[in-house]
Amino acid sequence: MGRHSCNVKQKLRKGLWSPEEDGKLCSYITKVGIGSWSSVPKLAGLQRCGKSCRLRWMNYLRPDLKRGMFSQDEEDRIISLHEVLGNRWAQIAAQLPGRTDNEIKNFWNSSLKKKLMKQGIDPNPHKPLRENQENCTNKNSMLQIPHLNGMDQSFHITNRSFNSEANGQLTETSSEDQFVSKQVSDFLFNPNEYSSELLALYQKIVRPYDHHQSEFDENLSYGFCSAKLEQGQMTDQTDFGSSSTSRMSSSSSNICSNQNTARIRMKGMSEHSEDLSWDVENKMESLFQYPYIEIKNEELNSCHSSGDFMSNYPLSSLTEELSGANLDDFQQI
DNA sequence: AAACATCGCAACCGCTCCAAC
DNA sequence: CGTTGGAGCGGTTGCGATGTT
Repeated sequence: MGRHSCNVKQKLRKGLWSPEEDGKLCSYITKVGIGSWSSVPKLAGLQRCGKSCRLRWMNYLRPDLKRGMFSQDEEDRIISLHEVLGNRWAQIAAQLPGRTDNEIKNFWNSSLKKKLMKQGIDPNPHKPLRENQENCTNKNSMLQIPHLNGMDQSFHITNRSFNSEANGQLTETSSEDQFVSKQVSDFLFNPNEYSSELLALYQKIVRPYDHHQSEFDENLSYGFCSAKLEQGQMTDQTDFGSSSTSRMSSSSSNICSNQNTARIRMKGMSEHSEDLSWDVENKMESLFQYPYIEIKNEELNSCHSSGDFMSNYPLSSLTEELSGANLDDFQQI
């Protein structure tokens, strides 16, 4: 919908703008003002698409643009805004008069990111690198627990899958009937509305792990995952891990940077093992506006586990599965 | 001095959102 | 209510400038 590329139309110029073109665009906007960008090229006598004109004006020709190096103050503001907003460059630019989103994005990618890395700070979660690496590599075994909002919930622990029914009972399902035609990601986008459900799920599944933490391999962590599934096939999957220390521990730095892939690293996999990857929904980033996982985990630390899950599925068997898990276990999911 | 590598920035591409129809 | 098209956004690419070997 609404997808149209400038290059679809013929005889349109691309590439760098000439001074003549700049002059035409400038004088047109100055005279007429900003209206419909799609009609600008024709009215201004330019062989460009409206989109290109808009970009040129916004990023280069606008009279209120600030030029030159970023000041220390601007740099600090970008860093702190990025910590809160992530890669929402337009929103960041709105806080920095005279700077464009493109300019800030370029500055971030070419300079600030490296600067932070040099200071030992991971530019995406804005956390010390060492701490982040611990989350990413040491606590590297993840359970994946797709959450289904509806009568049934099902989740997956390595190569086993379970149903959590409305009455709270957990039953193991065969691998054949797992993940059938459900959309499960909506709760991610409305976390406040689903907090009680999520809490319940954690109490059933995650809390038992916390409770017996001392019996676990310290490197063991659990992950939490939601997936959108359609027609019996996973079409989209998103994960965000949580560790025993209640920090987000997604092994993926990508997820923090809002890129379209997330990666998991399994316990026992070497540093150089091939990573699994899958697409994540862009909308996931909205979730990270909330310190949701962290808060909920802290709450959970003071909760009592139900024990039902534990009696049905002894930890020993689960840890066995986890420690023996291999890449194939995840590829089945 | 030439070849190659790296960097930084401008521009493009593909997508989502949303209003108009 | 579905479709269309414009606006805007973020990720990516291409290319000139600069640095290195």
